Formats: sequence, structure tokens, C-alpha cells
Amino acid sequence: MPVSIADVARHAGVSPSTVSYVLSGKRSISEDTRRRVRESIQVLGYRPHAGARALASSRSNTLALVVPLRSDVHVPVAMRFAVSVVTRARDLDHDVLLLTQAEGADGLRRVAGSSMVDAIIVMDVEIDDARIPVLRELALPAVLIGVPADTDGLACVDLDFTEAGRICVRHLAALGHRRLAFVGEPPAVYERRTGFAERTLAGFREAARELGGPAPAVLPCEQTRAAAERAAADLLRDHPETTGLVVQNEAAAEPLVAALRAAGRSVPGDLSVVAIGADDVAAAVTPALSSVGLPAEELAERAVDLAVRGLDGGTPTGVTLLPPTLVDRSSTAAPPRRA
Amino acid sequence: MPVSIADVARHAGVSPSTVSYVLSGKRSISEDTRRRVRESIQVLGYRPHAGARALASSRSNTLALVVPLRSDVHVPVAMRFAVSVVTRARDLDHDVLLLTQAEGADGLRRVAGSSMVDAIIVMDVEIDDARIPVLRELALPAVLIGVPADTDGLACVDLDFTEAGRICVRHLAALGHRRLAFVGEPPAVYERRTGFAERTLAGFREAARELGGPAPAVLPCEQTRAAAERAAADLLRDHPETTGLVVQNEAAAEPLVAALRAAGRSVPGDLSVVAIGADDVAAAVTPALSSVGLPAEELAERAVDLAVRGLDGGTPTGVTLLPPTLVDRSSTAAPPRRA
DNA sequence: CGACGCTGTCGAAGCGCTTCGATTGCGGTG
DNA sequence: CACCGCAATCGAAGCGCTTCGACAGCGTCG
Repeated sequence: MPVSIADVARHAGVSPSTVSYVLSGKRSISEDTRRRVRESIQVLGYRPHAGARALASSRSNTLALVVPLRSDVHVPVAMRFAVSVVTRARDLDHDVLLLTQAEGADGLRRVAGSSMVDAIIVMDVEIDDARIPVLRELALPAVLIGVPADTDGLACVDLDFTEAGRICVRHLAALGHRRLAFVGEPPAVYERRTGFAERTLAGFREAARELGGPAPAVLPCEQTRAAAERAAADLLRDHPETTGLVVQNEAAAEPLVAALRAAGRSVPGDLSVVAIGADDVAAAVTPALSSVGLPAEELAERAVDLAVRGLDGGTPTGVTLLPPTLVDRSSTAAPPRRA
Repeated sequence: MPVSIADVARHAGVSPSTVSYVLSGKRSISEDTRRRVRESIQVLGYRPHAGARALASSRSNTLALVVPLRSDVHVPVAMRFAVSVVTRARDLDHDVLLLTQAEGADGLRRVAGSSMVDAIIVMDVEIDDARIPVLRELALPAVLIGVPADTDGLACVDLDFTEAGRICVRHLAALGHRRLAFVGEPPAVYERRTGFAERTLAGFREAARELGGPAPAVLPCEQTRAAAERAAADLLRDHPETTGLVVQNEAAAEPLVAALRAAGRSVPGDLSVVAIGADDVAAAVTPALSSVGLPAEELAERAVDLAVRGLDGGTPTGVTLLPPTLVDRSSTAAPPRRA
């Protein structure tokens, strides 16, 4: 039942090495031979043995993907990344080994040490991530989706969240808003210093500062309906002057807006809202939220490309920040005129 | 940098085969030798080469996991399965290769044919799933999470959804409810005949029939807030006599109940609601919903166990149905007395 | 027209591991 | 005391593939 390269070679009347070269294209093979070999492969249903191949070529054609399993990351977004990574990897003839956060640094050492994978892609990176030093010592290409403090010797891909924060402020400012507020991720996300959250806030604050006026309110928020409702109440009570709101929290966006409207605030009549995150969730809110989308598919593709490309020509390095774009929907308008 | 078994053998003053036997435990080795070998492994930082091992032993110690990426499966639930599968696999010293639905039957053939994996676990199985025949011909252990029509030669693990449907009815009936309704998964889920949805409905209908009276209303429902609100409105308009409601749709449960309450119906005062699905989402609704939980972790564990155990002692076969349990929360009570 | 450089192919040497005899000392048995 | 069986170990033969060096044939150039 197991067809080997030798079987194919015999069937095609060539040597095993020729079959190998047909498959890899690393040496020129006559048109005729190539055809015969391909036919034999077809007829016999030959599939190269992945282990043997990895052994002989020291290439497994497999990528490791570390997915987060924290309760405070938005699962559908993480899943979009994961699926996009797999899809892109397959396009480049690679497979994906799934690791959980829980495996930690040891897991990385294990899969790298046993040559199971050619490169590692890590999601949900913290500013001072414990896995960074390990990744660096591993001598495998590593690509982070997210940007840590020290990016030396690593490849990082992310949305330019700092700019995303700024863009939201500028968009609101251009409409005339001066009193802004920010509803963000759960406190734990900031506490462990997750790159994207921290950077967004930095960009938001920086742009808000340039606007002048008092520092805007910033409210972290758990990913639950109840927390979002609480945030809405807090906002209306403690910062009633707010006319422009930026929300970075996929789970809270809808209930937050719903709560604001339930409290009698019109969006965007009284309060303009801009979201940062998955575009589909922003678009699904009533009213559809203007938003800076998270291009998960593109980020994932870039990450895979870097990982696979990195396999030849040295470990890839450097930070790739995708430019954010704000899609204008029906949740932003000029602020109400002062009474 | 790459330490091989020969290096370890030299360092420990034994032959490579002895090192191998220390690692595998397949032959008795003296306490003393074992210790020396272990030390050398430690000191040199040896990791067996996965490919070489797979080649020599025809065992990859890797499982393939096929995850669904349909828009109509609840992503967090799928993720819980996936993470649980990986976790359990690691406990049994296996890794997990991630395949997407999109890879389809060819993907299965590929990973099986190239000996990348020792077994395959498939989620989101349909009653007449196109992958079933492929799985059967593959001669690798295959474990399905879900139950197709023909389970010959396959191992299947699932919650007993038929019984889950019945239990909900019985629970409501015991409280005195006679007029029931069912809000289910998106229409597409039924159209492609996904096992769990179809079985739940069958159990529900069967138990409802035994209650006597007219056939209960069944409303499929997309996984959006708007759809859930529509379902609530439809229910109140077309089936106002309903006092007991069963919901199998993680995304719709909360908005559905919210809409019913917004329409002036008290839960459980006017309407009792039982959910089927992830326990955490049911518990998070206001009021917390009585529910039949989906034991994703346990199902995943069983699936992995079957897959790995199946590796020795022939392909595992047979259907394992976990008994459902209803957790009583605050969403069910006696129906209102007739006016 | 001999040397040269291609192109297309082959053979053989590994890659690092497992596993199947075979071998060597033992203590114990009859 | 010759013999047996068992525990502990070794050596060698692969597993299926890639890749390097050789080499045969052939058109070309000086």
C-alpha cells in the first residue's frame, strides 16, 4: 500500500533521483521524462513521505502557530487569524502545527528542537513577552503578529495601531469634536502590556493632546454586555461633556452603543462613535459604526510570507506596520451645538 | 548545533540503540545506564528529530484536526474544541496539525498519504458528510466529533443531542408547560443536515409529541442580534400561546431573551427558557438560563483518546454519546395560570 | 577535429532514528 | 558442573528521501 519513490522510479523506468528532481525541479529534466514520471506518480498514487523528506532535506514544510487562549482576547478575531494563516501556508505548500499559549516557551523549544517546524508564528504578543528571548535563541525564523519592545532579530507584522488611535481622533476632530473618550480592552490586556492596546491608546492620547483641552477619559472594559453597559453609564455620569467616543473592544461595541441610545443619547446626533477592530462587528452594530478595521487576513498572509521566505536567505527581520484606514459609516457626525 | 542520538550515545559511553531504548522503554535497561543516558541527554540538550523518528517508526505522533470555518458555526465553541484537542493531545505526547474545512477530502488524503499524521479528528460533521468515504478508505484511525448517518468503521463522539432535546421538553413539561417552541440554528445548518442540530430537533419533537397537543413552533435563526429580535417578534406574534421555549443558538440566546423582556414578557414569569449549548453563554444571560451544556472539553478529550488509543489495537469504532444534563438556573418556572 | 560546456540522468552516500537478531555475563537448576 | 534462561547491551540493517559528484552524449567553437 505504501508507494515509495523507488516504486515510481521503477514504473517510469528512471532512477529514484530523477523522480526526486522531477518533483523538486532542482535540476533540468527532459520534457519526456518529466511526463512519464508524472504519469507514474499519478497512476501509483504516490505521496512523498513527509518524515523522510524532512530528514533528508532538513525542511519540514511546516509552520508552528501559537494561538492565544486567554479569556480576554476576542476569539472570533483570533480564529480569523488562525484560519488565514493556515490558508496562506497551504498556498505556499506548508502545513501548520497548532500550539497553544499554554505550551509556552518549552513548546517552542520542543517543536524547534525536534525539527518539526521550519518557522514559528506567534500571535498576541506582549510588550515584554517572555517568549521573545527563546524565539531569538532558536535560530528558526520567527514572525510575531504584534510588536514587542525589543524587535531585534525578529520579524513583526501588525496594524499601525498608534496611527489607528490618531486617525480616530483626527476624524472626530475634523467633524468638530473636542471632548473625546476612549473605551478600551479589558484591564488585564493593559496590565500585561499587550502591544496593540497600548499603542492604540498612545496614539489616541497623543492626537488628543494636540487638540488641546483636558485629557480625555479612558475606560477599560471587560468583554461582556454588562461591562459595556456599565461603561456607558460611567461615561454619561462622569464625562457627560463627551461628544466623540473611540471604542476598541469587539465585544463591547454593540452593547455600549445600545446602552447609550437606551439612555436617550442619539448616535451620531449627540455622540459620535468610532470603532477600532474587526470591520464586520463594527458594521453589524446599529447604527453601523465608522471604524478602523483590523486586516486579519492580510496580516496573517504577511506573517506567513515572511516566515516562509525567511527560510531561504536568512531569518527575516524588521517591523511591518500596515497603514490603518477609517471607513466612514453612519456613526459619526458633527457634535451637537452647545445649548 | 544539532545533537543526534549518536552524540548522546558517545557521551554516555553506550550504543545508539541503547539510548533509543532508554527513550522508548521498549527493552529493559539497567538503572545505572538509564541514569547516565538521561544525564547526557540533559547536558547535550538532545531532542530526537521528529522526521527521522517518523521515518523509522512509521509513527508521527501527530494528529490532524479539521476545524470548521463556516460562518454559521459559533466560533468560540469551535475554538474551545480545538484548544481542548491540542491540550489533550499534548498530554498524550502528540502534536496537532491544523486543517481547515476548505482543504476538504484532498487535504485528508494528503496528510494521511504523506504519513504526516497518525489519526484524524474531524469537527462539524454532517449527516451525509462527503469526507466520510475518504476517511474510511484512508486506513488511519478517524474520530468524528458529531455523528453521521453511516458510522461504519468510524469512531464518533458527541453529546446525545436527541436526549438533550427530550430533556428540555421534559423539564418544561414537568413544570406544567404544554405549549412549547424551539428557536434553533441558522437555516443553513439544517439544510446541510448537521448532525447535532437535526438530532436535537428530533428529540425535541418526539418528546413534544408525547405531550400531546399541536406540534410546537420551530424557528431557525441566524446568529445575529437582529435575527434573534426578529425571532422573538415572530414568536410573540405567531405563537403567543407559547410558555416554554427551547433555544439552541449560542449567539441568539441573549438577544432573544432581551427582546422578549423588552416586549414585556417576564422570564420566567410569562415564558420559561431553556438553552442548549455552551454553558458559559447560557449563564451570562439575564436572567441566567437553565441549560443543557455542551461539554466541549470532555468531547475533545474522548476524541483524542480514541484517536491515540486507536493507534495500537486497530482502528477504533463505535459511537460514544455523552449523556446530557440540564442545569437549572433562573429562567424556568411554572407557566402563568390561564387568565 | 579535439576540446569544451551543456543537458539529462544515474548511483551512492547519507539524514537520524528504530528495531531485530546476536552476544555476553549472570545466577540458578538438575 | 554443564546447561539454561534471562537481563543488559550492541551492531547493523533499514525507513524513504535528497543531493552531490560522475558521466554519457551532443552541439559548438576556435
